[in-house]
Amino acid sequence: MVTVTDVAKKAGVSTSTVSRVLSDSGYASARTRSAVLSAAKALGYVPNAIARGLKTQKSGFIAFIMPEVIDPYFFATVARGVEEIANSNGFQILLGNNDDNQLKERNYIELMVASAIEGMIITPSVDSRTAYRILADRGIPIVFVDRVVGGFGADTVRSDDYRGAKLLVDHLASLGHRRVALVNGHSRTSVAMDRAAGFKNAVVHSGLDLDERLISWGPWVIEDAERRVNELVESGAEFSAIIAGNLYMAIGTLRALRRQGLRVPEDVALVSFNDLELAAEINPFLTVLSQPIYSLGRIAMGLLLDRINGKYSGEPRDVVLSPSLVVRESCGAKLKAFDRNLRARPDVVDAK
Amino acid sequence: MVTVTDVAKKAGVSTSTVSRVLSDSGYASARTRSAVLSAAKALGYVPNAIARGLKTQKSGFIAFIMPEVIDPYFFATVARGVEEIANSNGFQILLGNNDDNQLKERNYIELMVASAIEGMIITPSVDSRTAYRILADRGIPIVFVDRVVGGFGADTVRSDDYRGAKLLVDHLASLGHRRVALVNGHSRTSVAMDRAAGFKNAVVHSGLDLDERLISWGPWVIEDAERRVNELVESGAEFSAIIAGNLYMAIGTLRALRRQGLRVPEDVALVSFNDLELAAEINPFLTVLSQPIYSLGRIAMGLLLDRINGKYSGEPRDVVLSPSLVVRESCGAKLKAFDRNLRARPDVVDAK
DNA sequence: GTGAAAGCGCTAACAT
DNA sequence: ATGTTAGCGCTTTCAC
Repeated sequence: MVTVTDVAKKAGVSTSTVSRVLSDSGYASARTRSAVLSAAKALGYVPNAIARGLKTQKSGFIAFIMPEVIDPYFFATVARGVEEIANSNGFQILLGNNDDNQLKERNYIELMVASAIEGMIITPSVDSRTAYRILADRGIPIVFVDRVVGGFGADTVRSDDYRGAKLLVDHLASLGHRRVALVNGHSRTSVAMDRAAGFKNAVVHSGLDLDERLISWGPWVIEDAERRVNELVESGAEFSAIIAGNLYMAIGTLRALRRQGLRVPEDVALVSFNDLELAAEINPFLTVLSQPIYSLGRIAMGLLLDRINGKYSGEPRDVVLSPSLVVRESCGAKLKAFDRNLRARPDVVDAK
Repeated sequence: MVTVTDVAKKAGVSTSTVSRVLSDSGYASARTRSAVLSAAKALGYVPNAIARGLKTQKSGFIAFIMPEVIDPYFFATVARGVEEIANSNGFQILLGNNDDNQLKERNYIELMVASAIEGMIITPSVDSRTAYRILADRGIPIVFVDRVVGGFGADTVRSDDYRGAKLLVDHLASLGHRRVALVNGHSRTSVAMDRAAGFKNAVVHSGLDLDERLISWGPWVIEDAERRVNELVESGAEFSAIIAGNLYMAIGTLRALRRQGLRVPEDVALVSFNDLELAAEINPFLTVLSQPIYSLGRIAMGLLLDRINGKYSGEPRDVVLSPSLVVRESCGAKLKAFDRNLRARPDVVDAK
């Protein structure tokens, strides 16, 4: 391994001069400067960031921990946003995956602390407040992405799920639906809670029927959504539209409805959270709530940077990004009125 | 920051004793052991991995660099595989993204070297052999994922693209198609080259028409595929089936065909590389070549570990995973014979 | 403008 | 079984 000492010898100067030249701090005559530079180049010298960090107490590392099990696409996109901003600010990303598992998350946090991270961006698992204390005690800033952790003051970036749920309900209401089911995520995530709240509020405000049996909770995956929708249909509950928690759950819903012999959107309208290029090609083309996923990552890293370099040190910030409705076909908005047959209320037909 | 010195003081021993106890090396009496342990706990001591690494010359870091721009899902899944194995072997992952850009890749590699990585897993960008030399010169092992780098001896994990292309062509041939188009990826990636080779071989072997004009090359993205298929149709070239390089290009193809008023699979059959749960829901349900993506990551990290801990130091290994054909609807295999109307050769209809 | 020396937090000979 | 000492590669006073 080539070290400053090697470069110093070759350039005929001291190690401190080499350091000064290479890190652009302090004075150095043009002559020594070029001597050092060419010596470094000739030797293929790469400064050891680890050793530098030990001295400067700045590792240049930030941690990014995701619960990727749910939706690789979503978190890969967030990661890219984080990466872009981190990279252009000289930070490196230590990647972790908590598998939505408290123990794994805790282990990772300790590992990251040991690696002297300067900050952490995390989509928190179910509840690990105690683990976050490890960071807080050391003054290492945290930014939560996508999910809020109650009672723990830290910056947060997320989409406006409350408003998103409202948008979806209102859209369905405007199409004449009166009984809407919500295939929701895990009841212990803030995302699912917010959506349920927005959903109920909109249902009441629009004068639709509020029926708790139409709301189901569970893992954000295809299979569970499929099972729940099958049960819903078989229970005989009446509904004419379904809101799915993400694209995967929309697919589960689609599979269940197919199995039950129900067509979308003719028999049941379907809308979903989370957009993705592929949603535009799914059969039927999905009406979705589009969220600025990439921005989620970029903004999170931005907030973290502010904290790391002391540009901001005030109260926790809660950045809430607005989703937007993308109307395609699965909601039935583009069906001609006479083609539609709303199952629960076949008489309430509105061509919008 | 709590250091070994603090722990040593509190426990009334020397720093080396603390080090011995905490890293489980060397002797220590039961009494001192517990004294050290409780002191460490009381102080909330977390060993500084950076400092340890400086001394031991083992950072515990490996780099994972992806060209995520192409297919977030694919690389997120590979990353999970890598993460799983890395984590259970005490390695941390430094994440990078080369954006398929040589310059960015080179910068990242230097950054990673500076961080004293012990190995690197990378899906190489177009061609950065010189950058890989930086690692090779330092004896840092590299594993290439998904793409081969010619003339650079390093372990590689990939799917059998040659055979995959053959599988797809043979399937289409068995359905009676004689003129098959290939919407291929970048001509400078080994993946695309292998597929073209497998494609041509299969075309010739099955006695189909070999026509270079039916093969197009370009970025692995929706828009470019769409543009190319539009051009292909407008050029008047005859073909009855298309093979797309990945799901995104399949979508681009679908869009172009729709625009040209061509139905899939009635007018043109479509099959694609890369499976994904969503492919089963795309309109029409896509026939695809499924690849073991998660294994790609796990195996890559396994190969890298062997190199890092010296378990293997022989010739470069080339692990080639077998893909499998998943027949759904877009290929037309499930259409009744009389429903089909092969565009180029409407007379050649074969119900399989 | 440049060099000598100390030290970041840790571990590993080498003593004892 | 435990402590002393040196040093990993780098930066940073502090002299000169």
